[in-house]
Amino acid sequence: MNIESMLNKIRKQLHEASYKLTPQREATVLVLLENEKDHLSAEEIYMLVKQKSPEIGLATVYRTLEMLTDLKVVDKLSFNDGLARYDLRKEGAKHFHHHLLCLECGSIEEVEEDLLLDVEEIVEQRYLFLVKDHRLTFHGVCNACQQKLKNNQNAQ
Amino acid sequence: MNIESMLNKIRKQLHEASYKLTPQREATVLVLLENEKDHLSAEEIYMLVKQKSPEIGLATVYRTLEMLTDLKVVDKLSFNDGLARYDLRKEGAKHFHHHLLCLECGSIEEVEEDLLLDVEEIVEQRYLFLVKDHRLTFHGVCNACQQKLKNNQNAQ
DNA sequence: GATTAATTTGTAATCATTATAAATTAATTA
DNA sequence: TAATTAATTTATAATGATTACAAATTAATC
Repeated sequence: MNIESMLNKIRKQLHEASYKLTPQREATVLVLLENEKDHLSAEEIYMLVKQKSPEIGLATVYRTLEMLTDLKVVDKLSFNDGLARYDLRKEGAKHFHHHLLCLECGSIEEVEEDLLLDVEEIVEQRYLFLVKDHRLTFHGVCNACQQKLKNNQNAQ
Repeated sequence: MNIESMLNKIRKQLHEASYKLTPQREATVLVLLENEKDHLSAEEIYMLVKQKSPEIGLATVYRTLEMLTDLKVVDKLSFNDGLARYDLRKEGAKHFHHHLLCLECGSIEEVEEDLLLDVEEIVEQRYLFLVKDHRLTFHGVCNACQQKLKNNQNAQ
């Protein structure tokens, strides 16, 4: 799906939720759609939008991200580093993607496939909890860092 | 396992990591062990410790929690509400427990059993990522809120 | 095009957390 | 047991992310 049609779809969502379609909001959404990187902070997104629309304010970016979170266009993530990050929810995805957080280098890799369908069923049945969504992050060592660590061991 | 023996075990861990065993640290650990509630914030823990040891400072509680996180005595959690929460890691548990976060009432229930052993294996094999730990939170509607919602519907 | 309520801007305020400097103290050693 | 020393604590200031505010602007509607 191309960017223009995704933008149109989000425009429609805004309209249906009776949000106004302002240039600032469009610019922010466009940055999110065009940027291939995920889990950017509000500040980082602000910087990117500012390149195209220098007059935009940081508070507007925060408000827009909050609105997009409500609309489930983006997912707001909190790791343990004290600032929120935002991921564009993938086309048609019911859930967030999962994350692989490397404890060595801090990199964050994404897992697109939903690995939790069975687990959700267990939770619903065993805990009588109606699951709407989930967040799953694995903490560990990414492949690159595993190699590095191995090389360091050999070098000693 | 009783509180005294758990406290002793933690004392030993502190000693082995060459942390000093101060009354403030003991008091904080004791509050965590005695309190049946989990996912308390630093501020809440501070209030509880202050009842027993009124002279303790907030910064000390923060530092102690950081130390206990490093020692994996507690797990630091970040939901999307802008303040960290701390869970005592259960005796012998390799992993965190999972959380069920109710979108209606905000309650947080715990799931002790590890539901992700298979999933971890998939991640290790398919993504060549060495899994050390994980964090899993389900977002949805708890049983109590499901009942309430149902009653409200009937009432209308 | 006029109206109106929503939105934006820049900035101040807030809140959680961390840093600092001086005073205290746990652990070690004589 | 007392002296030593580096770690720790305290109160408070500083920081950084996020939110609130008031005045100015503007998108959507009629």
